[in-house]
Parts: sequence; structure tokens; C-alpha cells
Amino acid sequence: MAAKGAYHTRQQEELLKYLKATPGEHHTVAQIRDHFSLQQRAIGTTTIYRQLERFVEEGTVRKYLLETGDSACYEYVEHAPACSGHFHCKCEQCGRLIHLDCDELQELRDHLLGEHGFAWDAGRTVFYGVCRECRAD
Amino acid sequence: MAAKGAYHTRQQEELLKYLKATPGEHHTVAQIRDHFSLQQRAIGTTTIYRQLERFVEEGTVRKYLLETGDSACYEYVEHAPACSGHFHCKCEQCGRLIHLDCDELQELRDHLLGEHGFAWDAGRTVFYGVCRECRAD
DNA sequence: TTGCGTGCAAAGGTTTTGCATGGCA
DNA sequence: TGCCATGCAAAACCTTTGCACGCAA
Repeated sequence: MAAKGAYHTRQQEELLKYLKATPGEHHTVAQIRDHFSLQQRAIGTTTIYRQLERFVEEGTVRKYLLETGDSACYEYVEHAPACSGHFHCKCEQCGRLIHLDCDELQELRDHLLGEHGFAWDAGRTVFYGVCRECRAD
Repeated sequence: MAAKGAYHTRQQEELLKYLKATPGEHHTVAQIRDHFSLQQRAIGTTTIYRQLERFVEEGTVRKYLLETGDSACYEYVEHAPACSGHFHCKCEQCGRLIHLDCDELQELRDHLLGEHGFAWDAGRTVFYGVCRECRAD
């Protein structure tokens, strides 16, 4: 009796390969669907949602809901599900999602846990603001 | 020729008064609609959306899209659009949105700006994790 | 052969838009 | 009286679910 995730399919493989090829980039379901349609290797929308959901559970992929509220974004996470010492900053002007490596982050986590009892998951948190380039304008 | 927002209506006034009375609390459109329905002072859903949109533009109200993706949350902002020294933490287990006042926040803001050139808007950022109560279980 | 994965169609939910009516100034 | 605001209905979206068929093991 095979469990969930027992089978290996063409769609699953191609989807993961695609995401893996673009680490740090974020994609919407619509973008993914269009990408494969253009390549004549269409994958059903439902399947994309279901595979992404599985990848998120596994920790292979991370899901974001940005403030624009349009649709969710999915991003392949290179390293282990920890993704520690790693900020996600979203620029509200140019829309870019920026990755920052930073020690300060660990301090903040300790502080939140020690002083406020809040176990912060930095990997799921997106910092909103304006990036260096956009401030220069 | 009056411009947008020229008129003062019952719905507008009651909605703002309601939000003002609960600073720091967040409401969904559905919650707001139900609140006024129960009071026999129903406000159309469309109107709620349109008024909230206006308040957000004015900076009177802040809009959040949480990771759950259910529906947007709106919160009255007491003071100017800065909302400094104020964390928003969302517990992923009980779903509560917690407000933390903390000096550490200012330090982090300075660090992000100085070291990484990122002008962080703490008021728009939600920290995801698990709260003290849920960790105790 | 077994039963998971796929994808169409349809449902579900939130948010937006069209349009006739209502109400403020 | 002029024109914005309202709210119903319907559309537009994104996402999830039901179900029959296909395919991996």
C-alpha cells in the first residue's frame, strides 16, 4: 500500500527541475502554467497546486503571500528547511524580493523567544520596505 | 465639481468610528459586515471595500494579507503612518495576531538601513511563528 | 493489478465592476 | 440640482474539491 508521494511522474519531475533551476526566484502558479504551456509540455493547474503543496510540506519549496494579494508566490529553497540567517525583503517600489544574509537575525530571534516567548520562523517572514536602488531615485 | 471623498455619509462615519474604537485590532471585511448587520445598521459589502480602500490610501487604516490567504485584515492606525516600535506577530497555530512593543525593533531598522540599505517599514511587516501559549501545549 | 497522480469541470470564497438609485452639499 | 456614494447583481480571480481516467510500481 503505497503512501502519498510514492509515485514519480513526469509533471512532478519537470516542475521540481524548473523550480530548482531558478533558486531564489519566485513564481506564481499562473507563471508556471504558462511556462510549461509555451514549451508544449502543459501541466494541469490543479496538478501544479497539488505538487507545490507537497513541496511546501516537504520544505523543498516556500510559499509567500505578498501584500499585493494577487496570488501566492512559490520559491525553491536551496538549503535545508531551516534557512537560517536569511532575510526576505520585498521592495514595495520595484517589487523585487531580496535575500539578505545577516547575523542580526539570530539575535532578534533569541530576543523574541527570550523576552516575548515568540518562536519566530524567519523563513516565513517577509520584510516590507524600500531597497537601496529605489531609495536612490 | 466635488472630488473623490467630497461627501460625508452615514456609512463612512460609522465605519471609521468603529475602527477608531478598536485601535490595534484587526478586522476582516466579513467581520465588519456582520458587526453592522447585527446592529441593524447594515452597510453594503461593496461600500465597506470601497471605504476601506480610501482609508488605506489616506493612511488612516492599514491593510494586511496574512499567510493563511483567507481574506485581508484591516487595522486602524492611531498615530501617523509610522507605527514605530511595534511588532506584528502572527501565531501559525492559534492564528492570533499579536502586538509587541519592543526597542529591539528600532535597532533592527537601523541595522537594515545602515548595513543593507533597506528602508524597512515595520508597520507593514508580519512576523510568523508560534506564540508562548501555543508553545506551552 | 493496485491505488496514487492527473486534469477537466465545477464549486467555493474573496474582491472588483456595472449600473440604477439614493443622498449630501 | 449636480454629482458622489451606495448597494444589488454579476463578473473576475484565485484556489480547492469531486470524479473518472491514466499511469507508475
